Amino acid sequence: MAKENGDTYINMPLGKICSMVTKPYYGALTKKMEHLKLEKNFSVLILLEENKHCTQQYISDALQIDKVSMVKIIDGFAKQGFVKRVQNPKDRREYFVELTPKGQKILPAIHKAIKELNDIAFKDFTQKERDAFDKAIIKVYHNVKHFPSSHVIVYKTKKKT
Amino acid sequence: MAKENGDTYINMPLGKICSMVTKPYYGALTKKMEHLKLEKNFSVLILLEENKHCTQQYISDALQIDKVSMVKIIDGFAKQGFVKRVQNPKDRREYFVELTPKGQKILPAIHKAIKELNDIAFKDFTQKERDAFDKAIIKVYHNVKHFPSSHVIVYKTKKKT
DNA sequence: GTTAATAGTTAGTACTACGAACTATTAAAT
DNA sequence: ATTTAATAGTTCGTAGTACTAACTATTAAC
Repeated sequence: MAKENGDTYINMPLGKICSMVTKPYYGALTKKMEHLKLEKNFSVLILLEENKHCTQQYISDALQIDKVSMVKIIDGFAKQGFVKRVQNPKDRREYFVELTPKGQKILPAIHKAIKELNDIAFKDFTQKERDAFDKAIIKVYHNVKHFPSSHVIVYKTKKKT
Repeated sequence: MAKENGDTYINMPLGKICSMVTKPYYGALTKKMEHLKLEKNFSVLILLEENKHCTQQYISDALQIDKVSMVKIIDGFAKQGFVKRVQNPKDRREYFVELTPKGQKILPAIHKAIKELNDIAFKDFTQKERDAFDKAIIKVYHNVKHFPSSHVIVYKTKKKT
């Protein structure tokens, strides 16, 4: 139990924690990136930067966005010229989503915006506190990542009737 | 810098932290509450439990949900019989949103579901670690809460043309 | 007493989540 | 080897939410 600004609290539920921090952060990040004229899902671009040969399925799994939505997200980035789809010759069902030169060019600006906000968000943290925080988050993540979700992406094949 | 499951990372950005934890948690929470046949915004009910005489505007501000969306959210709960609107006689523009007996009755089940998930999410935390985590979150919250957001709820009055 | 601001509302647009079903392709079963 | 099942990506349709603009009723400000 601790006190903060007159509010007494007994260990906050995770949902409250998430909503407290997520909304202002994403709002600010979106605003900060307005001038880049990016779709909201810039995390896709970051994933593409980190991993070569991402299929849409892989991106969907990694970012926990269902693959139906992912089609339109990739369409949007492709339309803007940030990514292109390249069919995998070894498995022609798959399309690798790759950054175009224009896509690669915009990434530093994305990282800059993220860094600036993070520097503010954690401005009064010592490195030790920051590391402890990350460690705690990782622990929580491992505890929750296998939760049975109502948003599990299940693909079922059905025959024509 | 720390290591986890072979992944090396240097202090995660807040956005990654949020999305890592938020999605599985909310997915599980929604599933856990399926049988209650609740709308997704059960946080509204919790807020109503904690605060008497909540106006819709107050709820919108507190939960960072715009007031236009709030109309439908309250409509939904009212339709289900969990809340009712009561006009403030001292300012007839305002409507207090109040829990009905049915609404009050369902809250223990909501708290139970939240507690069960939180117990799992923080299962390997000592009380000291848990308190430190909350403290860190509060600090981050204070750092980000006044971010200029692209989602600021601005109400503009305009004259008829 | 007119003007401005506020609480709540409706209409309309845009984005996302999701289920179902479809095509093309590859893997598995027998 | 041929049938069957599974997978990657897609389209369609539905639902929820975010947001802008504009509106009514009411109250506050000048």
